[in-house]
Amino acid sequence: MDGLTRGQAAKKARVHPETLRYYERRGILPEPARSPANYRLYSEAAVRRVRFVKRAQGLGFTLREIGELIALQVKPAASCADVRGRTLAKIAEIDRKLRDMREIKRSLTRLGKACPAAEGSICAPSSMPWARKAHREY
Amino acid sequence: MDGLTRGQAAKKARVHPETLRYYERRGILPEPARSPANYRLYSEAAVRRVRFVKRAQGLGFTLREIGELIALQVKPAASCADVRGRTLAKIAEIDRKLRDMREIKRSLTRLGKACPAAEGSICAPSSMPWARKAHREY
DNA sequence: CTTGACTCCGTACCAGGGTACAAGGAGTAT
DNA sequence: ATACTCCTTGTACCCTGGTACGGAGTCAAG
Repeated sequence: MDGLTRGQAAKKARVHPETLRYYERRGILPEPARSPANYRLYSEAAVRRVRFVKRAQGLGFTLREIGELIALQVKPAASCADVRGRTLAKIAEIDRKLRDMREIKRSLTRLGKACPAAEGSICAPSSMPWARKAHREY
Repeated sequence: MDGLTRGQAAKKARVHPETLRYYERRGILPEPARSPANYRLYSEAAVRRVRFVKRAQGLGFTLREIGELIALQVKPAASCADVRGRTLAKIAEIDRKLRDMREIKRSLTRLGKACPAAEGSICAPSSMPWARKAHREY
C-alpha cells in the first residue's frame, strides 16, 4: 500500500496532523484515498500543496484566498476568461505586496547600515517613517 | 486643540475606531495625549504607524512581530549590536517572503499566458506544482 | 437647551485558523 | 495476547485580532 498516513504526511509538510483534517474540511485538500483499514493515504502532491498553503499564509493570504488561488488551476476550462481575470487580479495584489515588502526592507537596510555592529556603540537616528516620532507625538 | 480624535484618526488610517484602543492595549500604539475632556488626541505619526501595521499584516507579520519591527527603531541605543542582529534577521525573513512571493507570481504569470483571453476558449494545462495533480492523487 | 453624534471605560462577544480530547479500531513489536 | 503507537470520528476548546455593547460624559448644530 503506498501513500503516506496522516502523521507521515503531516511530518513531511511540517504541520500538525489535525491540520490535514482541518484543510480537508475547508476544501483546501481533496478527500484523500483510504487504506483498507480506512486510513487516509496522502500523496507527495498533497504534501506539496500543504507546504504551499503555509508559505502563502506567511505572505498574508487567508485560507479562502489560497483556496481561490488553487482553484485557478483546478477550474474547468470552460470559464477560461474568468480564470484569466482572476489571475490578473491576483498578480496585481501580489505586486502590491511586493512593493510593501521592498519598502520595509529598504527601511530595515538603512537601519542596519546606520547601526554599527560594535557592542556599546550608538545607533544613528532611524529612518522608519512609521516608527519615527510616533512615541512623542502630541 | 490640535490632534485627531479617535474617530478622525481611525478614518484617516482606514481602520475601525476600536482598533486604535486595541493597539494601545497591545502596545502597538503609545498612550496618546488627551484633550481637556479626556479624549484621545492622535498625531499624523500615529496614523502613519497604523497604516504601516495594516500593510505589514497584509504581508503575514503578526502583531507581535510588527511590534518588534517598530521596537527596532524605538529601542535605546545601548543595545545597538542587538538591534543590528534583529534587523538582519528581519531582513532575511523578508527575503524569504520575497522569494515565495515571486515564485507564486511566476506561476500565476505562466497561467495568465497559457489562458487565452477569449470567452469560451480552453486553458492550457497549468504550471502550478502545488495545485497540479493534487486532485487525483491516490 | 435639547438632540444627535461622538467619546470614555470595562467587558463580552465573534471569526479565522487551528489544536485537543475521548472512545474505539488497527498495526507492530515483544 | 499485551503493550504501545497511530488511526478513525465527532466535538470542544484555544489564541489572535479585532468588534460590539452598555451606561455615562462631551460637543456642535439647530
